[in-house]
Amino acid sequence: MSPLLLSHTSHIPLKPEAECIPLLHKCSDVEELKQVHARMIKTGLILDAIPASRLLAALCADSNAGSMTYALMVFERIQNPNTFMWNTMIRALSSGNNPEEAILLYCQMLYNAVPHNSYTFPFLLKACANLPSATEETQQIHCHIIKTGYALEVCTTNSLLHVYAKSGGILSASQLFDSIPCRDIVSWNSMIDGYAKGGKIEMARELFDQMENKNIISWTSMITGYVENCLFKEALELFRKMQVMDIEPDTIALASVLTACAHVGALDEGRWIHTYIKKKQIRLDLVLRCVLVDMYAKCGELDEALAVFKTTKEKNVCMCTAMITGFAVHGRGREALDLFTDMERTGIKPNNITFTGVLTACSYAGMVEEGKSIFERIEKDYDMSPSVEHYGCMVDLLGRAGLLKEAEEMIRKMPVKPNAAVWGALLNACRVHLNFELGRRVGKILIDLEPKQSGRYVQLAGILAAEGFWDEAVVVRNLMKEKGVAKLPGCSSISLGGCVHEFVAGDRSHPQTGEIYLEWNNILRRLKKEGYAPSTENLLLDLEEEEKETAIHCHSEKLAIAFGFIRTKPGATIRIVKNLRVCSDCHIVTKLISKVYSRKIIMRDRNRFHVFINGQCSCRDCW
DNA sequence: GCCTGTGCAT
Repeated sequence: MSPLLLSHTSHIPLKPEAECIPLLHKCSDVEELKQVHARMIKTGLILDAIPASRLLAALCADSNAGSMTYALMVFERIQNPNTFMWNTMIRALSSGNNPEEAILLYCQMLYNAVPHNSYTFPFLLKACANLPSATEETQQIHCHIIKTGYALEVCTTNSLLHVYAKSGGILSASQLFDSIPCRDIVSWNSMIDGYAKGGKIEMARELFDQMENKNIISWTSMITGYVENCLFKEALELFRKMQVMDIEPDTIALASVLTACAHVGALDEGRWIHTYIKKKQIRLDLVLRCVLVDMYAKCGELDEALAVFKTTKEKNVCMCTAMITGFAVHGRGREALDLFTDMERTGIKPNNITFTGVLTACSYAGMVEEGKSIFERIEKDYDMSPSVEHYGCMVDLLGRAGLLKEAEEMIRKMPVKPNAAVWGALLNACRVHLNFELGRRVGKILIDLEPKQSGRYVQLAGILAAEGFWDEAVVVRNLMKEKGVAKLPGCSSISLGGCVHEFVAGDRSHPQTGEIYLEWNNILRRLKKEGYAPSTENLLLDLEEEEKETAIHCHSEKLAIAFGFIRTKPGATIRIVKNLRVCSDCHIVTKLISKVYSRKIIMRDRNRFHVFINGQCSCRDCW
């Protein structure tokens, strides 16, 4: 018997209620609650509605903690449970692992003709919100709400609005929104969130701008909406506006903004937020720590990511995964694997994303055997089936290592249909290992699969050109034009003094453009003296008529580096973020610059980091 | 008679 109860069983209580109710609050697990339950049966207290409700509520406190079965059993044995008790059960089931059970229980409640009260629908609708698809159920409940007259209650209507907005029924949501007589700030916020999550970001902004009284949730919903729609700059802009208006961000708002920083590589801004958190003594909860780790890692500051990670006592999957992914994109495979082992030892169960991180780490670090072994363990030790992403990682891992046959075999044996990412990994391997035959085949598959993706045409044309099949390369390029696919411009940014400067190839829009080109020519002269000869591997693509000025010596990363040279002191680290992969010529040039000028250059491309020091790159020339 | 609705992570 639990020590908690021992002291209470040795004497006969005078008032069972005075004894049991405070005890319920002291119980720390189901076993103790069961003992109090036993006591309540013995004393007859279980027949009182209030103590019985309290017991149910205690058992339901954490619906995922495993006491729900017992709670349901207790509930079933209560004769004529009141509305409060039904509500308690519905609420717990709604946020449990099987929300549909809440709906079933509600049906029983109807069958037993138990009256609703104003809490019933908000609890019940939470179940719909937590179900991936409960459109019909939601509509039926909507009818009940109207019939029972609860449509006039703002909490109930807002719950309904939230479900429609969250599950993609944005039209129903907006109709409902327009019809609510008692709309309040929650209605507006749910609507903004619904529009944003449904990809209608302009509609969200329109509502947001119309709102007279915004609260922190309105601002956060809008910022998060921008992040989810990959409009990171807009997210940061809105955050700045928030500050101008003296609106204090809370933990959730900051987490959202930090995510935006991570995506664009805005280290200064991210660091500023970290300082702000410390200054304002905002509690660093696990989510905030997790996004800080992610932000620092994605902004190239792996040591700072590690510092936040190490000072976190209670870690969870997300936290560990963020760190593992951080190690991965920095090419530090060994440390990623060690952390994974640590996770297993401490009983933190990895998930899909964790495995993607670990496999990526193995791939980028060339750890083929380790990667294979982890991949096998997904099924064997974790009873999970590898996802398309995991297969993509494996194809990348094998392909990078030059095992093209094995990579192709992997795709052939996949139980799930390979997607563009999987084929893309193989195509990249063909580029790295100069396998033109396979490259040509895979390139065509990819173009069929994703005819709107410019990168695929560019990559295939690049491979063909590198082998000297110029005519074929031009055909591919023309095909892209015929299909009206615009080439996604390569864009590099450098963040200096809290301001992000962006460059595209051949860019002349920067106010200091004259100086930038002058500086670049100086650098180029110096590099040529050191024996640099431009690599023409990717040149073809950029020498077509209208793109003449985008010849490789004007690639965006070079302009960004030149600008970095103008604006930083000699020897200072330069950080560049690029939206595409680095081209091989830029990679050679940057290595040389790092040596000739003794500069550390940290370049984040769309997949990973390249840290250039003294003529070497952390990617070991394989990316 | 105790319990309602909206925003954040890998």
